[in-house]
Amino acid sequence: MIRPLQEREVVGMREDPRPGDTVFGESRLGEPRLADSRVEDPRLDRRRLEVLRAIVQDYVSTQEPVGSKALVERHNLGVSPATIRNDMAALEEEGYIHQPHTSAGRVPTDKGYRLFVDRLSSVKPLSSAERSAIHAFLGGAVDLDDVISRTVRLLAQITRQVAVVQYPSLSRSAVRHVELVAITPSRIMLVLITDTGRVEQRFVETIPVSETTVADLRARLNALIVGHRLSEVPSRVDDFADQFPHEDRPAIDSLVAALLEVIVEQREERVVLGGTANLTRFRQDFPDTIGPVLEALEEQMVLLKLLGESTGPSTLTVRIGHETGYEGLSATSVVTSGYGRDGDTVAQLGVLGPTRMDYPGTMGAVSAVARYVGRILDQA
Amino acid sequence: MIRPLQEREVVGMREDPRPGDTVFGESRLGEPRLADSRVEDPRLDRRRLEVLRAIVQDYVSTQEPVGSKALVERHNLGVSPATIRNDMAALEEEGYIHQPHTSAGRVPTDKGYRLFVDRLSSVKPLSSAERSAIHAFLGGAVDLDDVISRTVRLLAQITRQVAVVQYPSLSRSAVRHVELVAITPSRIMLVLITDTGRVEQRFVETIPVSETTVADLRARLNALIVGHRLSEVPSRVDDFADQFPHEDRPAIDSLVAALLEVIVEQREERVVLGGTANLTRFRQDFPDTIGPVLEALEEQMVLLKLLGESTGPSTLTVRIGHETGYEGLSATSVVTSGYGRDGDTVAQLGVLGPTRMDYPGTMGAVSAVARYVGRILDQA
DNA sequence: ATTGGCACTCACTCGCCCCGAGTGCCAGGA
DNA sequence: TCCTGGCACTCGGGGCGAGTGAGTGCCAAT
Repeated sequence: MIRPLQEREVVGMREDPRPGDTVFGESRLGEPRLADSRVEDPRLDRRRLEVLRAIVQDYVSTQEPVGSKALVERHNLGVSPATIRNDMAALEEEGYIHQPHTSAGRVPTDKGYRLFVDRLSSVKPLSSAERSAIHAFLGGAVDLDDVISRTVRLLAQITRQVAVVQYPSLSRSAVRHVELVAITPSRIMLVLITDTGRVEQRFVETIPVSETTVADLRARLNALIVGHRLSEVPSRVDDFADQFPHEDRPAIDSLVAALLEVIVEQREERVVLGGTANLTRFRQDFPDTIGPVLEALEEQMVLLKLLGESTGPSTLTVRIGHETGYEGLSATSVVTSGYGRDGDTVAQLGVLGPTRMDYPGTMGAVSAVARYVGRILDQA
Repeated sequence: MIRPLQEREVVGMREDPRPGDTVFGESRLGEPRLADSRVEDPRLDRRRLEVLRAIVQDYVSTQEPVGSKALVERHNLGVSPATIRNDMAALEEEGYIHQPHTSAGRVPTDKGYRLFVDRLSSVKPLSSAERSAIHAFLGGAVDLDDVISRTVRLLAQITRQVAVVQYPSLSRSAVRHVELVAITPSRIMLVLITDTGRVEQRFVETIPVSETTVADLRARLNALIVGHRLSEVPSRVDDFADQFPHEDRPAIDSLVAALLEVIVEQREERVVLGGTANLTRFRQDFPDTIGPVLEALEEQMVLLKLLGESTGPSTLTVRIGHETGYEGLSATSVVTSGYGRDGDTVAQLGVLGPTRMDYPGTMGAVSAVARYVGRILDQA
């Protein structure tokens, strides 16, 4: 997913432009000039990419459109501003950068950021001080709720952006224990404990059942499903009631129904937010977008979509601007990573910020935090 | 707390200005002119208050400083603008209103809002449509978490402001049931269920104990504390271990310790937020304050302080601007109410918005929601 | 006590000009 | 073929000044 810039890759890419590849793609159709030039001098492409990288870096740090003169001053590119201007014109024609208005500097487009992330940057590792701070802070957590709430605060603080952490998904966890407690003869409390530390509980009203029946049920139910994935539970308990005498059936049916309900509960996909105050640091840049962004953040569904499909643990995903798929988030990017125990992804966490963010740093932080959270879960 | 404007009250207040009373107070010290004039014609005060009320109402709806001419046009005060100007000058001298700059209209001060809330307005009851919507929405909740999350969304939607709801306090709840479950001989799960519907759980590592001991413990523990306030639990379990044979003491001690820990757990004071996106509706007015406000909202401690000490259920509390006690919230007001079951306050809920808010409407909404939530808890 | 009249204040808007950063193009040189 | 210096052009933004109008405070009259 993340490849540092390497000469070999650039060359290879040039020689083998696969259709559909967004990187330096599309030139097949419309820009013969550039296509030709690339064949003739590899250095030209190199420099052009270097210019794009410089533009992204400068824009991210200054937050102002960057011009050709400033660029040669800040980076030793070894050519004159005029040359850079030519490169910029080409980059603009290909859609990687954009001019807010004539006589202004250039700003990267979503496509430009995409290229930057894919090819022109690498994940920046955290300093050892930061790593040990993460370790110390997360290590103090006492239970799952605490791990999650600490994580979200930590991410928000490190990246100074909005942090989003998803609770370990029930469906991807396994059953550690099921407990049945008869509060009264006709009121049973069902407690489900997963190997990711989640504890879900629910009351069940039934016809009265005896203590011994409850004990029997508890033993058989545990024997049946402990150690199995929650996703397998429905099929395993399918004919569970058949083992019991007829008069207990209604009670068992409602118990099983409650169990299944807990498992598919929509609340299973809980998401925790933190650092929304960081949004205001950007209001100078896009003052009109903070409203839509806050609205999107209040929608659990949107957040879940942003966190996206689970990928492998510690696989970083970056969604830039329109790639998020939401109108209101066209000026924001989302960096996410799966996290989990035993190399198994149980949920996602990530960070949301302006498209003009420090991608290498943010990616480094998200990836490091995801790794540590996974480690913490392993210990539990 | 909330008194509608009544002639009798105004007259009584005039005749008996208690020291320390903020309403129309302070004039004892510095404004003999006004003090005298009040004695001479009660109608004067009446109109002056009417002017203040009109200013607050107009300012809340237009969000712009209101001038004397506009005031006589929109309200039939029966006098000329010049007269109103005199009243305004007096009100300003007493600190109830304020002029952003010369040749601008007047804006209420915090003190002005305070007087408005205390004497010039009454809680506006919700429409029956709104009431039935609340009923339907809250009635669909399945458990405590759901009640809380629905409540916060509901409040945010009705008032179009930021909603804050506190979980029922553990210390003010009573024990409904304690369950001990031996997951393994040396690992016991402790589950505490309160009459407010909260379920707290915790694992305890002990020396191995037998099933029968656990059952015995469970029975005695329940007998000892069920029905009692959590705040009484510590003293009640103080010498609990004495009843048991010596070899079980270590296990019982760790169990009791875990129980106490659950009760005093700082997490007991959980607060849920909603509707932060509504903050952006005011950014035209105080664009610089939204940052500090978001920061304050992220601080659990600040929120808890804002929700404040418990008062009786359905007793409304209004904190205006600086009264919140936080620098960053000097332009916001907080309207809160206790809620609970059986007329017993178990927690607070409320709304946070700009000082220039619709107090009667907001107070009506908060009070209605608090009442309904209490009713829902009663049913559980 | 209230009112109409009057002079005064001052934020805000608009048009104007100027400045300078930044561009695109072109012709000459390596 | 690519790079470079030069040059004309564009245009956003800041600064300035006049005009406008809402709103005020004061005063003399009722």
